[in-house]
Amino acid sequence: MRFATWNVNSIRTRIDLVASWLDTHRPDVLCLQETKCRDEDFPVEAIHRLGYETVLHGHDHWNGVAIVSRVGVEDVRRGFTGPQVAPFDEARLIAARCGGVDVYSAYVPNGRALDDPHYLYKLVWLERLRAELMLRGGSEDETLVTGDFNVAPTDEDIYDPRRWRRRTHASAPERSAISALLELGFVDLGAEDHHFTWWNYRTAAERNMGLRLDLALASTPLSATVESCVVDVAARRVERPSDHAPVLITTSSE
DNA sequence: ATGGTAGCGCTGCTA
Repeated sequence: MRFATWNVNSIRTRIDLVASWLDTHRPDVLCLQETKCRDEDFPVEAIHRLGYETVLHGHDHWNGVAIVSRVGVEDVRRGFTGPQVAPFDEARLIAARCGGVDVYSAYVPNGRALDDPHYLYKLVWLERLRAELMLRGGSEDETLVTGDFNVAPTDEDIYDPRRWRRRTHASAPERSAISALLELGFVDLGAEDHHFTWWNYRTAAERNMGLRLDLALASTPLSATVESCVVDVAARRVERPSDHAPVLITTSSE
Protein backbone atom coordinates (compact mmCIF):
# COMPACT_ATOMS: atom_id res chain seq x y z
CA MET A 1 0.00 0.00 0.00
CA ARG A 2 0.98 3.61 -0.39
CA PHE A 3 0.14 6.41 2.02
CA ALA A 4 0.86 10.10 1.77
CA THR A 5 0.63 13.20 3.92
CA TRP A 6 0.56 16.77 2.67
CA ASN A 7 0.01 20.16 4.27
CA VAL A 8 -1.54 21.89 1.26
CA ASN A 9 -2.03 25.38 2.76
CA SER A 10 -5.60 25.84 1.44
CA ILE A 11 -7.28 23.06 -0.52
CA ARG A 12 -9.32 25.53 -2.54
CA THR A 13 -6.15 27.20 -3.82
CA ARG A 14 -4.38 23.89 -4.37
CA ILE A 15 -7.15 21.57 -5.60
CA ASP A 16 -5.86 21.30 -9.18
CA LEU A 17 -2.37 20.51 -7.91
CA VAL A 18 -3.66 17.94 -5.42
CA ALA A 19 -5.91 16.26 -8.00
CA SER A 20 -3.13 15.97 -10.59
CA TRP A 21 -0.74 14.72 -7.92
CA LEU A 22 -3.27 12.06 -6.86
CA ASP A 23 -3.76 11.07 -10.50
CA THR A 24 -0.02 10.72 -11.01
CA HIS A 25 0.97 8.92 -7.81
CA ARG A 26 -2.26 7.07 -7.03
CA PRO A 27 -1.61 6.54 -3.29
CA ASP A 28 -4.18 4.45 -1.48
CA VAL A 29 -4.55 7.07 1.22
CA LEU A 30 -3.69 10.77 1.34
CA CYS A 31 -3.82 12.74 4.59
CA LEU A 32 -4.28 16.48 4.20
CA GLN A 33 -3.65 19.35 6.59
CA GLU A 34 -4.38 23.07 6.52
CA THR A 35 -7.29 22.67 4.15
CA LYS A 36 -8.52 26.05 5.45
CA CYS A 37 -12.19 25.71 4.59
CA ARG A 38 -15.52 24.53 5.91
CA ASP A 39 -16.54 21.01 4.92
CA GLU A 40 -19.30 22.32 2.61
CA ASP A 41 -16.71 24.43 0.75
CA PHE A 42 -14.19 21.60 0.27
CA PRO A 43 -13.84 20.86 -3.48
CA VAL A 44 -14.50 17.14 -3.16
CA GLU A 45 -15.69 16.57 -6.76
CA ALA A 46 -12.26 16.69 -8.36
CA ILE A 47 -11.08 14.07 -5.86
CA HIS A 48 -14.15 11.84 -6.14
CA ARG A 49 -13.77 11.79 -9.93
CA LEU A 50 -10.43 10.05 -9.41
CA GLY A 51 -12.08 7.25 -7.46
CA TYR A 52 -11.32 8.49 -3.95
CA GLU A 53 -13.56 8.98 -0.95
CA THR A 54 -13.06 11.94 1.38
CA VAL A 55 -13.68 12.42 5.08
CA LEU A 56 -13.37 15.99 6.27
CA HIS A 57 -12.89 17.90 9.47
CA GLY A 58 -12.83 21.62 8.76
CA HIS A 59 -13.88 24.73 10.59
CA ASP A 60 -14.07 28.25 9.14
CA HIS A 61 -10.88 29.15 7.33
CA TRP A 62 -8.34 27.98 9.89
CA ASN A 63 -6.59 24.64 10.18
CA GLY A 64 -8.68 21.84 8.67
CA VAL A 65 -7.71 18.19 8.11
CA ALA A 66 -8.95 15.44 5.83
CA ILE A 67 -8.36 11.87 4.75
CA VAL A 68 -8.66 10.84 1.11
CA SER A 69 -8.85 7.10 0.43
CA ARG A 70 -9.53 4.62 -2.34
CA VAL A 71 -9.40 1.64 0.00
CA GLY A 72 -12.36 2.62 2.17
CA VAL A 73 -12.83 4.85 5.21
CA GLU A 74 -14.40 3.30 8.28
CA ASP A 75 -14.64 4.22 11.93
CA VAL A 76 -14.05 7.94 11.32
CA ARG A 77 -13.08 10.02 14.39
CA ARG A 78 -12.93 13.81 14.38
CA GLY A 79 -10.89 15.55 17.05
CA PHE A 80 -9.89 14.03 20.36
CA THR A 81 -12.07 11.53 22.18
CA GLY A 82 -14.28 13.16 24.80
CA PRO A 83 -15.87 16.60 25.20
CA GLN A 84 -14.79 19.15 22.57
CA VAL A 85 -13.56 21.97 24.80
CA ALA A 86 -11.85 25.03 23.29
CA PRO A 87 -9.18 25.37 22.09
CA PHE A 88 -8.94 21.60 21.66
CA ASP A 89 -12.02 21.68 19.42
CA GLU A 90 -9.99 23.18 16.58
CA ALA A 91 -10.04 21.13 13.37
CA ARG A 92 -6.63 19.55 13.77
CA LEU A 93 -7.18 15.80 13.93
CA ILE A 94 -9.09 13.21 11.95
CA ALA A 95 -8.62 9.45 11.99
CA ALA A 96 -10.12 6.56 10.10
CA ARG A 97 -9.56 2.93 9.27
CA CYS A 98 -8.42 2.66 5.64
CA GLY A 99 -7.72 -0.72 4.07
CA GLY A 100 -7.04 -2.32 7.44
CA VAL A 101 -4.72 0.45 8.65
CA ASP A 102 -5.71 3.01 11.26
CA VAL A 103 -4.67 6.34 9.76
CA TYR A 104 -4.37 9.70 11.53
CA SER A 105 -4.10 13.08 9.84
CA ALA A 106 -2.80 15.58 12.39
CA TYR A 107 -2.10 19.30 12.25
CA VAL A 108 -0.21 20.17 15.41
CA PRO A 109 -0.50 23.79 16.63
CA ASN A 110 2.37 25.99 15.47
CA GLY A 111 3.37 27.36 18.87
CA ARG A 112 4.31 30.78 17.45
CA ALA A 113 7.01 31.63 20.02
CA LEU A 114 8.46 30.08 23.14
CA ASP A 115 6.89 32.76 25.36
CA ASP A 116 3.50 32.65 23.63
CA PRO A 117 0.56 30.86 25.30
CA HIS A 118 0.12 29.07 21.98
CA TYR A 119 3.38 27.24 22.68
CA LEU A 120 1.90 25.70 25.86
CA TYR A 121 -1.20 24.83 23.89
CA LYS A 122 1.04 23.02 21.42
CA LEU A 123 2.72 20.98 24.16
CA VAL A 124 -0.58 20.04 25.76
CA TRP A 125 -2.03 19.20 22.34
CA LEU A 126 0.85 16.80 21.69
CA GLU A 127 0.31 15.23 25.10
CA ARG A 128 -3.37 14.77 24.31
CA LEU A 129 -2.42 13.11 21.05
CA ARG A 130 -0.18 10.75 23.02
CA ALA A 131 -3.06 9.96 25.39
CA GLU A 132 -5.34 9.37 22.43
CA LEU A 133 -2.92 6.89 20.85
CA MET A 134 -2.21 5.21 24.16
CA LEU A 135 -5.86 4.74 25.08
CA ARG A 136 -6.62 3.48 21.62
CA GLY A 137 -3.74 1.00 21.87
CA GLY A 138 -2.83 1.84 18.30
CA SER A 139 0.81 0.92 18.55
CA GLU A 140 0.01 -2.81 18.61
CA ASP A 141 -2.19 -2.42 15.55
CA GLU A 142 -1.28 -1.34 12.05
CA THR A 143 -1.40 2.38 12.71
CA LEU A 144 0.02 5.34 10.80
CA VAL A 145 0.07 8.75 12.44
CA THR A 146 0.92 11.35 9.82
CA GLY A 147 0.75 15.06 9.44
CA ASP A 148 2.36 18.40 10.09
CA PHE A 149 3.82 18.10 13.58
CA ASN A 150 5.43 21.56 13.53
CA VAL A 151 8.43 20.03 15.30
CA ALA A 152 11.85 19.29 13.83
CA PRO A 153 12.76 16.17 15.84
CA THR A 154 16.54 16.71 15.71
CA ASP A 155 19.03 19.38 14.70
CA GLU A 156 19.64 17.39 11.53
CA ASP A 157 16.07 18.21 10.56
CA ILE A 158 16.90 21.94 10.33
CA TYR A 159 18.94 23.73 7.67
CA ASP A 160 20.52 25.97 10.30
CA PRO A 161 19.96 24.70 13.85
CA ARG A 162 21.69 27.70 15.44
CA ARG A 163 19.14 29.99 13.87
CA TRP A 164 16.31 28.01 15.44
CA ARG A 165 17.72 27.64 18.92
CA ARG A 166 15.38 30.17 20.48
CA ARG A 167 12.37 29.44 18.32
CA THR A 168 9.54 26.98 18.38
CA HIS A 169 9.80 23.73 16.40
CA ALA A 170 13.21 22.91 17.85
CA SER A 171 12.87 23.27 21.61
CA ALA A 172 13.61 20.41 24.01
CA PRO A 173 10.02 20.14 25.33
CA GLU A 174 8.64 19.83 21.80
CA ARG A 175 11.18 17.19 20.92
CA SER A 176 10.40 15.35 24.16
CA ALA A 177 6.75 15.34 23.17
CA ILE A 178 7.64 13.67 19.87
CA SER A 179 9.89 11.18 21.67
CA ALA A 180 7.00 10.36 24.00
CA LEU A 181 4.88 9.47 20.98
CA LEU A 182 7.62 7.19 19.65
CA GLU A 183 7.96 5.53 23.05
CA LEU A 184 4.40 4.28 22.66
CA GLY A 185 5.79 2.02 19.96
CA PHE A 186 6.01 4.11 16.82
CA VAL A 187 8.81 4.58 14.31
CA ASP A 188 9.57 7.97 12.74
CA LEU A 189 9.92 6.85 9.12
CA GLY A 190 11.84 9.95 8.02
CA ALA A 191 14.34 9.86 10.87
CA GLU A 192 17.16 8.33 8.84
CA ASP A 193 17.07 10.58 5.81
CA HIS A 194 16.21 13.89 7.52
CA HIS A 195 14.82 15.26 4.27
CA PHE A 196 13.12 18.59 4.68
CA THR A 197 9.38 18.88 4.09
CA TRP A 198 8.79 22.60 4.68
CA TRP A 199 10.36 25.78 3.40
CA ASN A 200 9.49 29.29 4.49
CA TYR A 201 7.81 31.32 1.75
CA ARG A 202 9.66 34.33 3.08
CA THR A 203 13.17 33.00 2.74
CA ALA A 204 15.07 31.50 -0.11
CA ALA A 205 13.69 28.00 -0.48
CA GLU A 206 15.91 27.54 -3.53
CA ARG A 207 18.82 27.41 -1.11
CA ASN A 208 17.03 24.53 0.64
CA MET A 209 16.52 26.45 3.86
CA GLY A 210 13.99 23.96 5.15
CA LEU A 211 12.83 21.89 8.08
CA ARG A 212 11.49 18.37 8.45
CA LEU A 213 8.12 18.98 10.08
CA ASP A 214 5.83 16.53 8.28
CA LEU A 215 6.20 13.16 9.92
CA ALA A 216 4.95 9.64 9.38
CA LEU A 217 4.90 7.61 12.59
CA ALA A 218 4.28 3.94 11.94
CA SER A 219 3.32 1.45 14.63
CA THR A 220 5.84 -1.36 15.07
CA PRO A 221 3.76 -3.94 13.14
CA LEU A 222 3.23 -1.49 10.26
CA SER A 223 6.84 -0.30 10.27
CA ALA A 224 7.95 -3.88 9.61
CA THR A 225 6.21 -3.66 6.22
CA VAL A 226 7.52 -0.22 5.21
CA GLU A 227 9.64 -0.24 2.08
CA SER A 228 10.23 3.46 1.62
CA CYS A 229 9.40 6.94 2.84
CA VAL A 230 10.21 9.75 0.44
CA VAL A 231 9.59 13.47 0.20
CA ASP A 232 8.24 14.50 -3.20
CA VAL A 233 10.00 17.82 -3.67
CA ALA A 234 8.82 17.87 -7.30
CA ALA A 235 5.36 18.80 -6.02
CA ARG A 236 6.81 22.19 -5.09
CA ARG A 237 8.27 22.90 -8.52
CA VAL A 238 4.99 24.39 -9.70
CA GLU A 239 3.44 27.80 -9.83
CA ARG A 240 2.12 28.76 -6.39
CA PRO A 241 3.21 25.66 -4.46
CA SER A 242 2.34 24.81 -0.89
CA ASP A 243 5.10 25.64 1.56
CA HIS A 244 5.12 21.90 2.38
CA ALA A 245 6.02 18.94 0.17
CA PRO A 246 4.06 15.68 0.31
CA VAL A 247 5.59 12.62 1.98
CA LEU A 248 4.97 9.21 0.37
CA ILE A 249 5.12 5.98 2.35
CA THR A 250 5.17 2.59 0.64
CA THR A 251 4.50 -0.72 2.42
CA SER A 252 4.74 -4.25 1.14
CA SER A 253 1.17 -5.15 2.08
CA GLU A 254 -1.60 -5.14 -0.52
C1' DA B 1 18.19 42.16 15.01
C1' DT B 2 15.14 42.28 11.14
C1' DG B 3 12.42 41.21 7.16
C1' DG B 4 10.91 38.63 3.78
C1' DT B 5 5.66 35.75 1.29
C1' DA B 6 1.24 33.46 1.23
C1' DG B 7 -3.76 32.67 2.38
C1' DC B 8 -8.04 34.13 4.25
C1' DG B 9 -11.45 37.57 4.22
C1' DC B 10 -11.68 42.28 4.96
C1' DT B 11 -7.72 44.58 8.13
C1' DG B 12 -5.37 42.00 10.78
C1' DC B 13 -4.35 37.23 11.95
C1' DT B 14 -1.92 33.04 11.13
C1' DA B 15 1.92 30.59 9.53
